[in-house]
Amino acid sequence: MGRGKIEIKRIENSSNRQVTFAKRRAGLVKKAREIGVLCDAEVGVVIFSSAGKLYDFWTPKTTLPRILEKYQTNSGKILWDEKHKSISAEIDRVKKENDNMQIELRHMKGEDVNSLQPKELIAIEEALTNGQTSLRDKMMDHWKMHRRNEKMLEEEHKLLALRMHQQDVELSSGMREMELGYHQGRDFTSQMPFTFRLQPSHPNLQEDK
Amino acid sequence: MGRGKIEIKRIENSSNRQVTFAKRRAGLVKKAREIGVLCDAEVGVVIFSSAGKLYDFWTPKTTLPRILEKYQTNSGKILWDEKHKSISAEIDRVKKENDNMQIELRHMKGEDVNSLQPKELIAIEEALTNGQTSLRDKMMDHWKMHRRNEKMLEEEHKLLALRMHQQDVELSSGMREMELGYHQGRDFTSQMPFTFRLQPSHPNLQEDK
DNA sequence: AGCTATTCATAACT
DNA sequence: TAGTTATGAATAGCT
Repeated sequence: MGRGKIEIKRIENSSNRQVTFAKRRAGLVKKAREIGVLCDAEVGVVIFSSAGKLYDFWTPKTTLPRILEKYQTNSGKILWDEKHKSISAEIDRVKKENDNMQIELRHMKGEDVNSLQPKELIAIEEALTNGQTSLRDKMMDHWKMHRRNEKMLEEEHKLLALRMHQQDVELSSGMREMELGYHQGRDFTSQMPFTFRLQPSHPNLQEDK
Repeated sequence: MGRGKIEIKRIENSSNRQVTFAKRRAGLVKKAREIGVLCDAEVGVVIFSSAGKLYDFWTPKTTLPRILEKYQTNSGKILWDEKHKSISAEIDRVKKENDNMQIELRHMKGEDVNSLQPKELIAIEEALTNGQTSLRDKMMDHWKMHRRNEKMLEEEHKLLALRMHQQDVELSSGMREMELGYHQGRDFTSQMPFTFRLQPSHPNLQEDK
């Protein structure tokens, strides 16, 4: 049906092929639509061009999932069931793992232990003891570090207090010199660094606010 | 394209409709095959008759799952993904649960505790202690029951021994009467219940074999 | 992208 | 239900 008969084999001329694809694709979809209307059928057409582009047609009211559903029940074909199977298997595996851990966890918390045999009880008890040992070690580490930090802070504080005292002494002697008339009229204290005025600056050393 | 032009609307005459369906279906599939060959395309046609019967065509080498795969990646359409979304969500949820339990379990076994804060350490330690308490209670139950069973067995054994002794005494006196000529020639011991022959019958009381 | 000569698909008929 | 054919539709090659 054209200016000449053609053999049904791959069109080698690429642009010819592309034109023919577009024309015949339109024709195919039109035919699909027509048989759907005329014969009250559900029709789906899926076409991938050689370039991989997708074109499809579905009779109205026909969603692809619906077609697939029908397809699956009508044909014995496997379809995506395979995938479904593997994912189901995985969920089962994970759930089982989950259950086992839950049981172990409950046992370690001393729950549901009525059904356990003495041997099992002993094993769990041992695990608990081991865990406790590790934890207590770790807690001891924390404690030691805390003590060390505390000590260091204390030392630092002492050192600071000492320094302040020394500064105090030096300043006092300086002041005394001032009072003896070395300078006249200027308020020296306002030029002092704030820290040296011997006000408690550490938050913990302030009573309130 | 026939003896007369037709309107594209449902053919009311049922047998006409069926004939047209068969003819056009064949035509559609032929066209699909042709475009597949001519244009090097992948084509799929799915047709359900109004009676629900399935007819389909796929270009060679094209399996439905493969088409679906392509369909899914090419079109943004949801497809069976909807169904899988829920199951995927579940698997994620379960896996997460799994991870959490695994962490908790490891912590209770004293593993991976370096990153824990003292507060957390204390909580876990407490859980371990609680578990231990429950377990030791349970072990104590077992122990008590075991002791009780042992005691009962012992009592039973004593009672049995006593009875045997009594039987022994009675039999001895009976035998003595026999020896005095009361009966003649029959081996009385072979008629005795086996237990009364004062052989150790309890497995634990036998030295070997 | 449009045109048209030609082939093809098929509606009505047998 | 299957085959025939007149006719409209689809489209190959051309512009």
